[in-house]
Amino acid sequence: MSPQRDGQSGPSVTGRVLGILSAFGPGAEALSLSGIARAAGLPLSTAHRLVGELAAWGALERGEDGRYRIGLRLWEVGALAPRSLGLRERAMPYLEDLYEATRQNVQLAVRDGHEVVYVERLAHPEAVRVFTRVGGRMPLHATGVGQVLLAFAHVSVQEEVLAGPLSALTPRTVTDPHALRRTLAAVRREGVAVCDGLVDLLSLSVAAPVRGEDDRVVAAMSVVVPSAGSDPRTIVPAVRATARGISRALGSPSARRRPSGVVTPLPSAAGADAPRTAERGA
Amino acid sequence: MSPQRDGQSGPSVTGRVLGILSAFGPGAEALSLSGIARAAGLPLSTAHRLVGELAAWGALERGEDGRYRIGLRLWEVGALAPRSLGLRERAMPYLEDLYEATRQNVQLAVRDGHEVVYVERLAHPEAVRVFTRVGGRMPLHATGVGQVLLAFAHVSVQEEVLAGPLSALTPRTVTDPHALRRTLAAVRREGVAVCDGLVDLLSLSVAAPVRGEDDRVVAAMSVVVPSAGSDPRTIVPAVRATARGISRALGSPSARRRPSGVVTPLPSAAGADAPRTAERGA
DNA sequence: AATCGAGCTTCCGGCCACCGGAAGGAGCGC
DNA sequence: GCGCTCCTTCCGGTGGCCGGAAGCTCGATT
Repeated sequence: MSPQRDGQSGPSVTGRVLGILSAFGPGAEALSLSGIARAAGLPLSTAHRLVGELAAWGALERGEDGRYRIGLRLWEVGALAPRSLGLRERAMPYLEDLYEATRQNVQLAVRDGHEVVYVERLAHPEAVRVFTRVGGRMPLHATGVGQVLLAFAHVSVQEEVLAGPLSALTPRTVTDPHALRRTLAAVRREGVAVCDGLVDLLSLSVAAPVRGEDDRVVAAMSVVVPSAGSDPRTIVPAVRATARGISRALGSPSARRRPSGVVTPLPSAAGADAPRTAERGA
Repeated sequence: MSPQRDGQSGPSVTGRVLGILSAFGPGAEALSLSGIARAAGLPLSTAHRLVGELAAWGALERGEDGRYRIGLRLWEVGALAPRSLGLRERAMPYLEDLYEATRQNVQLAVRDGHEVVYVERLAHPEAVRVFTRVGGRMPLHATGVGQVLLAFAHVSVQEEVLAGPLSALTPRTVTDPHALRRTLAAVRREGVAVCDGLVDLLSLSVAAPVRGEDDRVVAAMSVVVPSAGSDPRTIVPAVRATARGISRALGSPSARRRPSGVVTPLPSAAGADAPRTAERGA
């Protein structure tokens, strides 16, 4: 099924072109021609020709240092991905509010296979450092949003992940299948995942599911705060409310009616601009 | 409307693949196979083969309705574009603050050829409607950010734009080359562009340049507010400060010291019309 | 139910665009 | 100067691509 994440995408021209794009990645934003050829497993002259065409179109750009980077035109096309732009556009106002209230890290992510892909992230420069970045990937079982996405994913996906090896990022990462199964059940029951020290011992994340038109979970969002001195209980309601707000904006039937009375203004910013997070019925 | 979305990118396979990607665009986020073939000018069977390869890799995704959309994987690669992610990551906190303060539309854009491309946009649902969207394009002369980017672009770019036809989006769009030239000079002098009713008669935008490491203008940002009842003078300082903040975050030397008193000691207003743009030597 | 049409998928022989080795140039450090 | 890496251009052989045609799956129409 997986056609090798390598550059070895096949002998077809299309495969080679995609192999060239695959050569770029986090930590490899700029590559020399020979670097691309090496990474994609292509002869230099072949790479030269293909890269030239890509650059002429705008998929790649050549910097003053002679190295190639991903071009604006490709970014533009990529921005049309429904799971990025469509989702993002509608979720932003809500993420905004939560970010403003917490001044920490707020993230939005979707599932792709057995990994979670971060689609949006608002980070305060002085907030806890998190390792994720927009466009980045992480294993499902090891992050807050990942656990949420896994918990609400099709059973077959869950089984596949539970069967596979569960890597540990910290000593606290859940690596035992049975424990993970229980965790997932709890997430489904609570409608929220609270993860302390899974990715990084210093940070804690609270994640909740975001539902789409047909009420399926299409994304997950989370807030990451420092482990020390944070009480999850003050954050959970805010995350729940935000996730619900986004779900409603996306047309989720179950988020239609406002949760009668329980809207919970955010504890942290209780004062002046209490979040209109749960307002607005489109 | 569509200036020949091309498709005729050449007889090479790479060109055809890029032609397929070009078939997607604002207003065409989802296409059937035959729709793609039509838009890209390819025989159905050829399109079928290429699209199949793209989908297998994740550049395209096939929805339940059988139509194709841009895939998450392509978005991921696109997100590596330095003019998107690198810029965005550092600019966000500042844009955030401005958004929070104004509760209107805040935008970040870069120049590509003779157009402006919007890289980020924070929009309050109740703010003035703006026509732009993330990943969207507009002519340089007709928007606030565009005027800023044009004013600080290489002279040759300015001349090309001034020579070409200047389309009008509203009766107030500047279409006279001489008037535009004066406007650009003013923008350089003031370090900010105030545009009322250029794109849309109901909205007004205030834009300012963002500088990079070598002090060249690499982007522009703006706030869009309703024309009626807004006093630009209250907004200009905030926009200037935000743009300066972003410039500093990007390592701009001229934004190093905090604005101790006067704004910019830049010799930008040296020669009346002569931009001190050292843009791209090669 | 039969017919039609639009859209999708598969197949395969012919041909031409792609491949990539090789040669030549540009820049840099020793 | 010499060796090194990286980039660019050229060109003949051939293997991958092309695309017409046939078959398939829907859903609408008669």
